[in-house]
Amino acid sequence: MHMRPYATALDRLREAGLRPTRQRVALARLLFDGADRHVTAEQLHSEAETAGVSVSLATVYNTLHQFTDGGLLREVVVEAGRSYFDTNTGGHHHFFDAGTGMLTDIPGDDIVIGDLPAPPPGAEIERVDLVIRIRSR
Amino acid sequence: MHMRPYATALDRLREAGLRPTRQRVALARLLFDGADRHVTAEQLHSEAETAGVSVSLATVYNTLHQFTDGGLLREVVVEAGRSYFDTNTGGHHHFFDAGTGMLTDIPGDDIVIGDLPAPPPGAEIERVDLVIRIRSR
DNA sequence: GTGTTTGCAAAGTGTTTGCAATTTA
DNA sequence: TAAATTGCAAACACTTTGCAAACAC
Repeated sequence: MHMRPYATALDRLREAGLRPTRQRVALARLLFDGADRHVTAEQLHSEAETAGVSVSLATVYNTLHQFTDGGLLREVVVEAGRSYFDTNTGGHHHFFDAGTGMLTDIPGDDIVIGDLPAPPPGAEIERVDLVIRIRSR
Repeated sequence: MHMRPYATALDRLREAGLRPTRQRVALARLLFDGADRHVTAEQLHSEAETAGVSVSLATVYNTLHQFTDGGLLREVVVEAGRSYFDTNTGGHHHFFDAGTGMLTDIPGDDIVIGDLPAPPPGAEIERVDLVIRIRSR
């Protein structure tokens, strides 16, 4: 079954109100064609290079943030000094293996979280991140 | 009621198997005398300066990691590019306000988390971090 | 004394920024 | 052609490291 990757990538960019430049389209394809994934800027940059797409690292960073601001990606912080970007923007959780740096999705309804405590006065809850830190032997 | 801060700081160092040097004792007092707290290396460094204790930033970093390795502190990752250290090493959760950088404890039993999914084969669960991201208006 | 710890300055890592050149609509 | 985007290189924030001097036992 064909996924119509070209249309998908373009649709995503339109969704976020971003001009479909060569670089953005290429990165969007790498990110959104296929299963959900987690990438760091460095990873995506070298993937692009490997795929024969010339993009500067600065543009990869800019693009990842634009995609995040546009709701196409979600930034996941699990390690100080490194940002992961997740193509799954729905409510879900993560396994994180600090040894391998590998991040794995856990569907939102696989973990039941009870009532949340009220946030401090004047604050509203933006989102809840649950990370299960694992170690492989 | 007196807290015997001197003994406490020294006890903690012994607990972690660390020599009670001037710097370590001073930092331990700043960290452990009083209520639980969250600090960054920079924060603790400037607190030490203010308290008239001369410690280099490198030593603050080293000490925070030694304390963490010794089980006296717990490292909390909520923001890429910055590490927080928590004097509360028991099971609990956090509110995090990205606007102010403020981290607040939530007692462990204030949130009920249902059964955890099994970790990937060959991996074991090390700990579970739940962060409620809030935004103040 | 002997091994540990400290502090400095330098190096490192991941990320952001300023700005001229290029591209898009 | 007017506005948005890119890429480079420099700047950044935070953290770690190498090593000689100072310290603890």
